[in-house]
Amino acid sequence: MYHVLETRIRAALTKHIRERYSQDVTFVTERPPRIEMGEVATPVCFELAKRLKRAPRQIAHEIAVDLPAIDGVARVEVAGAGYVNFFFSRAAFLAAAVAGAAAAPPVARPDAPKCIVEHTNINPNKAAHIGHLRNAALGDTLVRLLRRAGQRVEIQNYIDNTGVQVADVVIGFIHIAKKSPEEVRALAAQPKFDYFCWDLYASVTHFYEEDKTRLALRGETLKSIEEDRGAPAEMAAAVAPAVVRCHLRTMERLGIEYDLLPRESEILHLKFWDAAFEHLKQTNAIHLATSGKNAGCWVMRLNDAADAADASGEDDDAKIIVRSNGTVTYVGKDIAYQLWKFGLLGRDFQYEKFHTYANGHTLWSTVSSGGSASAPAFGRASIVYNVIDARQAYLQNVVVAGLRALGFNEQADRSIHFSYEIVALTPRCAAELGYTLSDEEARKPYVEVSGRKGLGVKADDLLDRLEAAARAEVDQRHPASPDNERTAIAHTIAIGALRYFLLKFTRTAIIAFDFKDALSFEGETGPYCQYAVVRARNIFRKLREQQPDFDCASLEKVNQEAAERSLAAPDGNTLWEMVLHAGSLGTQIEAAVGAQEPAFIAKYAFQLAQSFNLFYHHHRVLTEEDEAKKIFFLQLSRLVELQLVSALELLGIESPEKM
RNA sequence: GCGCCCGUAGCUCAGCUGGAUAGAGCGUCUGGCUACGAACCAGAAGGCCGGGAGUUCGAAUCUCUCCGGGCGCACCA
Repeated sequence: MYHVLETRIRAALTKHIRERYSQDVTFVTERPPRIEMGEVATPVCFELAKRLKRAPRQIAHEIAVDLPAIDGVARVEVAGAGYVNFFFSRAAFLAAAVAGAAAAPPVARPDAPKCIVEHTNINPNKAAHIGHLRNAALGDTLVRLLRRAGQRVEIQNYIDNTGVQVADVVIGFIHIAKKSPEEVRALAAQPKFDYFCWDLYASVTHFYEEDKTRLALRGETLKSIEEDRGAPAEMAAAVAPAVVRCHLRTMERLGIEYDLLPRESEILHLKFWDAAFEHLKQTNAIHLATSGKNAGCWVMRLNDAADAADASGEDDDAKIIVRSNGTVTYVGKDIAYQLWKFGLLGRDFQYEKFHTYANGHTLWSTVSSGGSASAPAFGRASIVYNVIDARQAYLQNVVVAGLRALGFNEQADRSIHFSYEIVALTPRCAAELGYTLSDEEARKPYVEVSGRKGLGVKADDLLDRLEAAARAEVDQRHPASPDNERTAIAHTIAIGALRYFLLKFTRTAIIAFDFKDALSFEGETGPYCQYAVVRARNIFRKLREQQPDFDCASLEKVNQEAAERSLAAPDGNTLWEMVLHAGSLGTQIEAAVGAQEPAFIAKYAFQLAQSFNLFYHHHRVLTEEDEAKKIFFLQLSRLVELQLVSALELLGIESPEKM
């Protein structure tokens, strides 16, 4: 609602300034620092003052007087040295906000342009850890935001089932655990197989450290996995899908689902790279280096080619795409894959069903042959978001440069690296996990999570601890509730705490993980927000006990006179701030999508919850004797409840009925 | 060496398309429960917004520079 009025004001002001002063100015509108100063303000007169060589306050005064009436705006005032402040019609705003909250959110048309969001992307050789959780929570929230903004979204979780990480754990099975393919298959059927692999993977690191010559095993193993032959390939085929299923279960606990698992093995078998290689050669996007350190490699220039072209083999800024032995690098494959996402490769996967979620939603996987005829049309997106941590920025830039070199500038512009900083451990947390820090590590502010070293907080362990902690709280508060109900509430709270914790930081902040903060249910946390919803819902539950025929739909019509009276300044300012905030979710979503920053929504939810808690503390709704006022309070409670539930939903956080 | 990110209260972080008196949570201290449940609320203490210069009517926000920290720049993925 807020952005509707803001837009209206900007349009009216632009028109007025053009007609009255013959000036075309671009200006900002902002929230004044205090509510008594109105809801929208603009410093545009400072700019006009310069151009017209007149005092800003004088111009502001003229505008305040002469500006034609704007629907929804009660009055316009001059403030400070020349600000123009707009005051909303409070009751009208409330009425619009209540109507807006009750309306269903927009749904994307089936023919709308499609976005692909790729996230999670965990190597299928070990259990998921907190770093992966940040990726998945951000990716999933981005999906929810885009969908709310009316976009059609396809969710992909890329599976590198043929890479060195899988090869390493296969080496662990053969040379450390001494298992046969049959034994590995049996183990893979066990529920905590990802945990088994976690430990095994860490011991493979020691295995290499003990004897560096053992690294030779990696090349052979990798080759047989890629070519799909022998015991290593058989084991990889058992390990990778089993670990993927573990990851899917973990993510399902968090309410995260996917549409497609594109797999590295199909990219290899269907020779995606060969198709991309032809494109790249034909367009001269890459060339064969004949001399210098890169002799024999196909390389791509990253800088503007002008000065590099004259060089006699000195391609310092070139990125190797094909090695001198003829094999393609990771970036090369990634260029091919990115082309496929946009439908530019000229090749496609086949697909088969991989999993069906509890809600009936199907997750598909790529296959190289014998795919299902009923598979949806994957890929061919108009925008691609790759949720990948900030350390891979350079490689993501190379991929985009590859698209550009091929002449796909539009697609390059629509290739978005949704970048975020890593989750690290505080030294205290690492110690708590039984890890002994080196002197160098002890001096640092945090320690990087490392699957290779087996250092990290496993996602399921953290979830278990959160659920146990939440369960203890629920047991204390609701000892009479049935066991399964308490478990369900504890789960909802645990997920709320975890997702909020991962999303409240902006993407550029490194999260220094600490159990104390992550396990907190107080202050700026998910449960705090959930609790505000529960409080609002308790009011309505109690009310229904008194009036069984009460229906929330009856609150959708606002009595504007009564509302205006209650919201009138100065007494109503605090209430009005809550209403204003509740009616600003649309603005927040716009900002969050524009900046690609889910943390904005987390902040919004917390502030709205805070504002409601304050209201709740100051006003007894059900015992209010003035009937009109009571209805007004109920309307406020309902409005906040709906908006808060809606905001939390964007964060993937459910709002329980009680807690 | 080049590139990117970060430096704001004791701690963890918001605020950065320039704007009015710099915010929140945690922690510390002091208060508030007969329940629309305190997973809450109120109050107090705590800041040369890393340093310096510049642009501007106006800078935490933009530019430059220096300092401090992190990451990236492989014929690894």
